[in-house]
Amino acid sequence: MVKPWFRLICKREQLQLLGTLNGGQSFRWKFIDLEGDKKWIGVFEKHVWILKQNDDEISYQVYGSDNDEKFYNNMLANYFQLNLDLKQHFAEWSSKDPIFKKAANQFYGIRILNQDLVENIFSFICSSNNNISRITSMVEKLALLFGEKICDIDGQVYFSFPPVEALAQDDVESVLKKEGFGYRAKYISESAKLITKEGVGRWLEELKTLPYEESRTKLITLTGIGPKVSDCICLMSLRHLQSIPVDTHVYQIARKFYMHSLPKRKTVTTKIYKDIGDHFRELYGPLAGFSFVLI
DNA sequence: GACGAACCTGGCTT
DNA sequence: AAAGCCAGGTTCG
Repeated sequence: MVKPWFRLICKREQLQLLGTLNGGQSFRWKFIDLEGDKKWIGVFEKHVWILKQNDDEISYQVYGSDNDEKFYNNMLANYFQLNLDLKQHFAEWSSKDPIFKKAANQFYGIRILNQDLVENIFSFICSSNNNISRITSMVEKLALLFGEKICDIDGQVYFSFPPVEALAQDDVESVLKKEGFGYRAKYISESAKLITKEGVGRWLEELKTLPYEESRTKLITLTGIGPKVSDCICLMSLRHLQSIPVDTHVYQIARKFYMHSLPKRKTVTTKIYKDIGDHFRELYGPLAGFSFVLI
């Protein structure tokens, strides 16, 4: 059955799909360019989305349920956090920071996505000390092995991200080991089991109500989640926009352009981690994490 | 409590 | 060709 095309009014300067979907925030989007017909295909919230963009709007198709344009527009606006006026904040941060200003002139419309909490917990467990292409294939495998089929488009089957309960089954670790997940197989299995033991709904709902520092600490109780992964989840799934995930890249930039006295280390220590986060929170304010996409 | 080393895997570099 | 290096860090000692 052919799905209708819907439209979401949205200026390109407020949202640029390339930078937002291809920046390593989500691992579930693919860019397709068939003879100039450019589109993005991805999965979120148990739906498959096909997105196209021009200067004034996003046109899209949705697979997975039947609903009206208004309903889906809300889902998209929520996913992209379109309530936040990016242009206004970019102007503010540019006035405070000439380095940001320079970057903002070159890049625009890059936003922090508001992603599914469970998907991000397990996707970012996969991300540590790993490369984007393998992370992507691991997330796809999790969906394929333990998720549910959403639909079939042009011979390609799409799966939703599995619920915690599915990842807490007894054979998950051995299955993932066999699938090449390495030591992260155990992290995924153990984390899913811990959440399940405490009650999936209860654990997740409590996490959503906690303030930033406390939700950060609660996430770190899971195996395979440390400071950086925890901040990714806080920023991208719990809307704690003051959270600054300090990866090696951010550390290099911070040391080179912002904090020249930062010691040179192979890995980021706890103190360095905190100092960098505090520096940018001081510089950009409570939405500092949102500026992080350009750092 | 603060470091540094070890860590699965696969792709890319010597 | 085989070894070495590295990638959105975390865990372990």
